[in-house]
Parts: sequence; C-alpha cells; structure tokens
Amino acid sequence: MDYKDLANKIFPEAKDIAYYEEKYPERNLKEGAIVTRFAPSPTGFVHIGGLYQSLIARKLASQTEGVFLLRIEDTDQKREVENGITDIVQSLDNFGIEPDEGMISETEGKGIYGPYRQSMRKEIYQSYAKYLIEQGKAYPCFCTPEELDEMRTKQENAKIRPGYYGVWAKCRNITVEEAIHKIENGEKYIVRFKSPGREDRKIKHHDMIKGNVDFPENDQDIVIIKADGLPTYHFAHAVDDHLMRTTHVIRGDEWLSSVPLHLQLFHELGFKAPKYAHIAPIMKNDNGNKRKLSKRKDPEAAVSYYDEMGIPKEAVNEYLLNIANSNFENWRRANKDKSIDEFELQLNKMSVSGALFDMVKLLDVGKTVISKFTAEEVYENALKWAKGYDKELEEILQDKEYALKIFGIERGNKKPRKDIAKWSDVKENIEYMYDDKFLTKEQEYPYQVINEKEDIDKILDLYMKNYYDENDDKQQWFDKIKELAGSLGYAKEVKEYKANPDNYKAHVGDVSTVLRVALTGRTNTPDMYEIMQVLGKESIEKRFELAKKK
RNA sequence: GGCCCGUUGGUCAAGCGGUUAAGACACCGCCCUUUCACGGCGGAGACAUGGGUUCGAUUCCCGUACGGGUCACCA
Repeated sequence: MDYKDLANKIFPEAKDIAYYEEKYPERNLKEGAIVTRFAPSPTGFVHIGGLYQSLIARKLASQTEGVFLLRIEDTDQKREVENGITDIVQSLDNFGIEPDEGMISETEGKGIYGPYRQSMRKEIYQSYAKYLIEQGKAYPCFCTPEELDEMRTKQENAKIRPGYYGVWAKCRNITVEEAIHKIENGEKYIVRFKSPGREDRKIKHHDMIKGNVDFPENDQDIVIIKADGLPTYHFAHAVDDHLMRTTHVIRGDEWLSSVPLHLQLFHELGFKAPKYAHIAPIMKNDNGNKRKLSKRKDPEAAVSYYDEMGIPKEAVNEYLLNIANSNFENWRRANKDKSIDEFELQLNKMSVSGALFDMVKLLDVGKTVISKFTAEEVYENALKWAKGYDKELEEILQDKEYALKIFGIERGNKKPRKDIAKWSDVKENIEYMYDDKFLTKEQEYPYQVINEKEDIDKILDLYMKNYYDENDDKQQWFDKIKELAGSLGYAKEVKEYKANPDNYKAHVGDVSTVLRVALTGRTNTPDMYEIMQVLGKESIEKRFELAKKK
C-alpha cells in the first residue's frame, strides 16, 4: 500500500486537480494588469480596516485594468452570522466599492472563477489535499485536541518552541498501513501538511509594502483540512488565490508572519506564489498605548458608524487614501475637482507601521468634501441620511425649495462655506431658518456688547421702519445698517471706533450683532444679507417682534 | 518568552550621507470693507537613546528602551 491508497481512502470522491486547473485557466489580461481580492469572514461586522484594504485592492486593480474580487471566507461555521455576506456586499457598495467578481448575495456570485464562497468549495480543497497526500506531502493526524493541549503545555514548561513539528509531529511518520487501519477503525483525524522546512534556515521575502523581510523557514505541520472537512485559512488561501489567479494578495499585516508557510504551501502545491502586500492596521490611542481599532471597544471601528454619523462616503474614502499615500493630499490640492479614481495609488508609498485614526482630520476632510457639493447634492444627501437616522430633520426637509435656498447660502463660489462636516450637523445648522421651529420655541438671545433692552428695541424698530427694504442689493443693505448705526450714535466703521473708542458707545458690528441675534438667536451665522433674503420681510418682522417681547 | 517589524512636532507624514528638517490637520496671533465659517499672512512645536562607520549622520551598522504583529482543527 502506498500514499495513493491512503489518499483514496481519505478522499475517495475527490476529482483530479487537473480538472480544476483546466476549469480555472490563467486570466487573459492586459500586460501589467493585477488581480486583487478582498476576502473577509461574514461575521456581521465590517471593520474600517477591511474597507481600507478593499479600497486599496479595488484601486490597484482599476488602475491596471485588472480584476478585483470579493471572496467570502466562511470556513469557520462557529463565527458565522446571518446575512453576513449581504452586510459585506452592502457596506462595500455604500462606499462605492464594486467588485468585478465575487459574491453578490448570500448565495449568488458573479464571475467564472467561483464559487466565491469557501464553504461552497469544499470538494476543491479536498482534491488538492488528496493530491498532497498522494505525494506524501500531507498526512492524516489522529492526535486529539487534548493530546495537543498536553503537548503544548509540555513544550511551554520546557521553554521550547511550541507547535507540531519535528519530533513533536507524532503522526507524521505513521505508516500508510497504520493510518488506513486507524481510519477503518473509525478513529477521528484531520489532515496536516508535511512541512519540508527547517527552522534554522532563512527565507527571503520581498513584500510590496514592508520591503525585504527575512524569516526562518516554516517547519510546522499545520492543519490543512479540519475535522469538519473544511480547509484552514492557510490552505484555502493557497488553493483559492491560485485558482482565482490572484496576482497580488493585499491583506492585513497580521498575516505577515505566516508568509513563510504560505510560500511553502504554494511551492509544494506546485503553484506560482502571488506577490504580497501587507497593510499596517489603523490604530487608536488608548491611554497612551497604540492599539488596533477594536471591534468591541471602538464604535468607529465599524463602517456602519460612519453611515450613522452621516460622514459622507467621499470623506471616508479620501481620508483613507490620505493614510494610504501621504502624497494624496498634495494631489488633491492640485486637482481639486478630480475624482479620486484618477489618483494613482502606489503600494511602495504606504506606511510600514500603523497610523493613528484621526477623527478630527476625517471631519476636516468631510467639511471640504461637502463644501464642494451643490445645494442640490447637500439636500439629497442630508435627506437620505435623515430618512435613516433623524425623523425630525426629514420632516424639516420636506419643503425642498426652501431647503435649497438655505443650502445655497454662500455656496457655489470660490470660497464656499465649510460649516457642515457630516450630515448629522445639518439640523443644527438650518433649524433656526424655519419659522415654525424658531417662532414656537423658547429662544435665548445672547446679545453681546449692546444688551440693554431699550437700545435693542430701538435698533430693531428703527431698522424696520426706516431702513429695511427687501429689494436692496447687498451694498445698499450694508450702507443702511451703517446709517442706522450712525443715527444712534454708534461708529459707522469699526476702524473708526477702534481709533477713538471713547467717542462711541459701540460700532456698526455691534449693531449688526443685535440684528443677527434677534433674527436667529445666535451670534454666529452665515452671511446675514443672504439670510434675510431667504427669510423674507414677513418672517423678519415676526422675529423682531418676538425678540422685543423678551 | 521565541520570531518578525517599527520609532521625524499633539496627529498624519516628506526626507534615501551635507536641507534654514517640506506639507496637511489641530493650536496661537494678525488681516480679510459687521459675526462665524472660508481664505491670506505669520508663529510655536520633531529626527527615542547609547555606541560606532564617515570630513560629515535624521539618513548606514550594532546595542538599549519603547511600541506593534505573530506563535489554534479562528480568520
């Protein structure tokens, strides 16, 4: 009896690997085109780091006219969550990332290199496992989890390197006869890779991001097929990325240390190894310690958080690109109106170590992104967000025409306003422009320099009676406020006031503040002329009356 | 603990043996015919540390400290 008999005993049904090699041929792509993938587990949680990786993988594929695919790694049934795949597909879509191939729902995929869900590829892995067994490069292991635990403890106590290797690899040298005998006796087993590596030898690896990294060879006989018949990550990675003809594996750098194993697997399987790019994780400062953004502790680790906060997807993408390639910022400044698709991402410009997540900066990007939106775009986005997260805002936005006027204030010029960083800022920013909100609510009036009721009432009355004309242009409007100020003994120019502060009670700016506060209940607003234009005479009168009652 | 990797202002970061050590966010000041935001100008603020190598090290080498990753029938 030989390895072939053993292989047949274990995987009697498995097809010859030639079948798959033929079924999934080399891709016929343009020279230089690269094939990338995002391969998450459907755990019901899409991490910002996952988005980051897929953004990079997507861009790289697009830039080279290659292929970006979405593969679902669901070989661990314990962690699986209902609708996990839909979540992932949706999340990517929310951020404008569309795979060329891969899963598009819980059960369906698109593309001819599928299935793109590992649990549906069981027989493929088994064929390759069978192939390895036939060659004597893999073997069944009958050690129980308890035995393995015991072994580990022994190793730890003896302070030697833990693991299943060398003399510790008990089942490695079991004869074919014995193995078949055990199997026939119904003994439980898994399949291990027979590593040809030696720990005292080094291998050289060139990573597209990390650069040259030397490792000891792998000598661990890792599990390739688990008790449930499904492959482990490592084995599935080798088989899938080979069969899907992935050229560049872009993944988190927690995988860097398994590169020696992966390279070995590719080699023993007779596959050409892909290039690797290991991305540093996005970190967070936690009491002076840097650590990865954590699913459990940090709400901002979930991509759903950005949706809830109403941070525009463009802002998140730009921020992420910023972390990826720091020259993105310069490119953006030089190409203000271009789509990020035109930015050429370079892997070798990526940071080797993880960047701290900076919400302040993200919000700043958000402000800039939104400032470039048209009033219509602001409206649509704000409404869309409101529908999901803020019923009151949705209600307010029903009058589209009016909302558009508000969003149009100081927008569309060379120096547009930057007061909205995220859609959840909108309500606060526009609420006071609505009479049915403003006039019915108990208002605070934070008057500043001029705060005597008598003076305030005089300013409001006089302004309405003698100066305000809704047909005035901005200059006329402005001049009139100066005149009003002058007639009441305030300085008409701020500079004049500053030059001779003793000659005046206050200046035109202070008078304006009275009008602004009476009108809006705030000291800070966008341009008051435009506000008055939008409000209209009737509303202005009502607001002044209300202010006088205070 | 073993093995890998990293360390430039508060944060993201340029830099590749000779630089006044860029830029962005945040911060401070001034200016921008009246606020705020925007914009403009200016300011403060950094090469973890000790040894080498070199005429010269932020840049190269070694050690130390600190930080990160990894050592599963999880990915």
